This record gives sequence, structure tokens and C-alpha cells, in this order.
Amino acid sequence: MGETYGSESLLFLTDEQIRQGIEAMYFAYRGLTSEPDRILGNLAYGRAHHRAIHFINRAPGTTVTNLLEILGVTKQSLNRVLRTLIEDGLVESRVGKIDKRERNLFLTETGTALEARLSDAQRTRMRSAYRDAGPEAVAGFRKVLESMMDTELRRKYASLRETKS
Amino acid sequence: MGETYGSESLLFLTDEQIRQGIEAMYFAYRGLTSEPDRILGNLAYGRAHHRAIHFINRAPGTTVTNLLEILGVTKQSLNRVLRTLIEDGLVESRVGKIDKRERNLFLTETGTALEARLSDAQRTRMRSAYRDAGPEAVAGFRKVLESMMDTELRRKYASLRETKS
DNA sequence: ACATTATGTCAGCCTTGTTGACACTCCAAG
DNA sequence: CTTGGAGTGTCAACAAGGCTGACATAATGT
Repeated sequence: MGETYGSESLLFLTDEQIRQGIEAMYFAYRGLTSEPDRILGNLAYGRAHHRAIHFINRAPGTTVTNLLEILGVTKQSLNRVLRTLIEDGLVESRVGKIDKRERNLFLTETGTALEARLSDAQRTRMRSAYRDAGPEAVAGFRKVLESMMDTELRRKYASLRETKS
Repeated sequence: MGETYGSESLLFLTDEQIRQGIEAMYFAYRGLTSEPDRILGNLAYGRAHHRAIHFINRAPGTTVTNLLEILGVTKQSLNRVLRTLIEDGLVESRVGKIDKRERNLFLTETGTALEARLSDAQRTRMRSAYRDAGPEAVAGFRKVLESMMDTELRRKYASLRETKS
């Protein structure tokens, strides 16, 4: 109780409250991915395809290595997903101009269309949650999430956001 | 623009901001699960085992059907996980007293120990994010997350929380 | 008696992670 | 210039953990 301001503001964090926060993350994350998963299921794709499409859309022309760092999977795993997306004409892979070892990835028109469909579903849910909770809650939400990320990952995330304002 | 108060308070929600919120959820969720995943990997378990252990700890004596509803997987999938946990002596399955068709699930001492180890890792990260962000941010965080969950899922979540205050 | 419910199990499939092996490209040191 | 190492991407094979479908068993309720 009678402590400094700093530790007083920590006292509200009981184990139980923290636990509830963790569970809330779990359920909310599921809520956010359920609709895209449903759409993807009908197309014989999975969440991995969504992630690839999402980040290629976000940073057009990105390389495979770039994508690997952001997604945190092995290149073999990513490659399988990319291969099907390329075969199906959703993603285009161009040999790098400066360095021919690299592949620059782009969404095709079809790919962009699917991306829009998937992110619309998520944005609708997110937007409605934001609306329910109000602007101040949203600010807090973002603040906590950013603290929860890996420092390293946040760096990559930030560099991603630079490419498209 | 010159609209009602209600729609003015929606204008801060640009597509780009929403998109960033979605990405933040993705990265934060990964941050939250990375450490438990690492621990589980060394024990030949996966995230599915963690989920089962978590919710059995949360609601000791819960039934298989209950767990199925909360986790949203098929009984075949859950059963595979439960079987290994029971074989390894982390979970105990007792025939129901009132309804002998049911199985009541409990963590053994070993199971409780692993649960503590896993949730300690998560709580540490969560607590530090909470501390960084401050009390008001945490309130907003919780508010947004709760809006993001499925209504149906929130009901189950609430009934779970009733069992342990 | 009979239908329903709760659970468990077998078989087989898909997605998506993993490792290992390998090929191609680039660059720098000899 | 060549050669060796580092970087990048691809192919093959395997494991975890989702899924569906079919079926067995036991307990319950009508």
C-alpha cells in the first residue's frame, strides 16, 4: 500500500487478472482468424497462405528472406505455400534485378482480390470491436500489444510499416 | 466530416489503423506463445497440450465435452492430446460420480507443475507489457479484446470464470 | 425396450511446421 | 581468373495436430 507511485500502480495486477488477459488474447485471436479461416478452407488454403498474402500485399516486391524473418518459419515451409500461390496465379515471383538470387514477390490481380476479401472480414470485426470499446480503449489496446511483441520482431514490423505509410 | 457526433468518433478508424491493429494482434500473440512453445518443444508436447492443460487447471473436474466446446476442436483431436497427457501422468481422468458416462479431468501434481511453468512464462511477459503500458491502457486492452471474441465463445469463457473467481 | 448422450478408437486425409540435401548466384581472396 | 564461401531458393521426407467418417461401449432417459 503506502509505497511509491510506481509500485502502487502495479498492485492492481493480480495473477488472476493477468491470467484473464492471457485467455482474452487467446479467444480474441481466435475470433479474429475464424472468418478468414472459413473462407480459406473453401479454397483449399490455410492460415499460412493468408499470412503470406497479407505481408506481400503490405510490402510489394519483398523478398523471400524478408518474408521469412517476419513470419518466423523455415524457408522450406514458406516455399511450399508460395509455390501453390504462384501456381494458382495469386502471387508473381520476379527474379531480382540487382541480385538475381533474390525473388521479388507481388500479388496479382486475383491475389489482391483474395487479400481484400480476407482482410475485409478481419477489418469488419476489428472495426466493430474498436467502435464498441471507444477511442481511448483502442489507444490502450495498441499500447499493450506493442509492449507484448518481441523487441526484435517489433523492429521488423516497424521496417515493414515504413515501406507503405 | 460535418456529421453527427457518433460518426465523427468513428473517423479515427482508418483502414490503415485497423490493419495495424490486426498485425499487432498477430505479433503480440506470437510473442505470448513463443516461450511456452519453446518449453513444450523440449518435452515433445505442442500448443495443443498447453491449451488442454491450461483449461483443465482453470476448471478442475471439467468434462471432455466441456473442453471440446471451449477449445473448438474435434474430440478425436482432443482425445489424442489427452491420451498422451494421461499416459504421461500429467492428467487424471476419473469416471463421473453423477453421470458415469462423463470423465472428470484433473491435473496431477506433475501436471500442475508444468502448468505453472508455462503460465509463469506467459504471465511474466504479460505483466511486463501491462506495466509498460499502464493501468488505463490495460483497461482499454481488455475492453477491446472482449469485444473481439465470439458472443458464443464469450459465454463459455464467462461460465468458465464462474467456476474459479 | 429403445433412442440418445458421452466418450473413446481406428483409419485416412490435409495443412504446415521441421531437417537434410542440393543447386544457383554473387562476391571476394588468392 | 578461378575458386571457395555465403546467400538464396527448391525438392524430398517426416511429424504434429487439425479434420471427417465409421463404429463400439456404456450410461441415461423416455
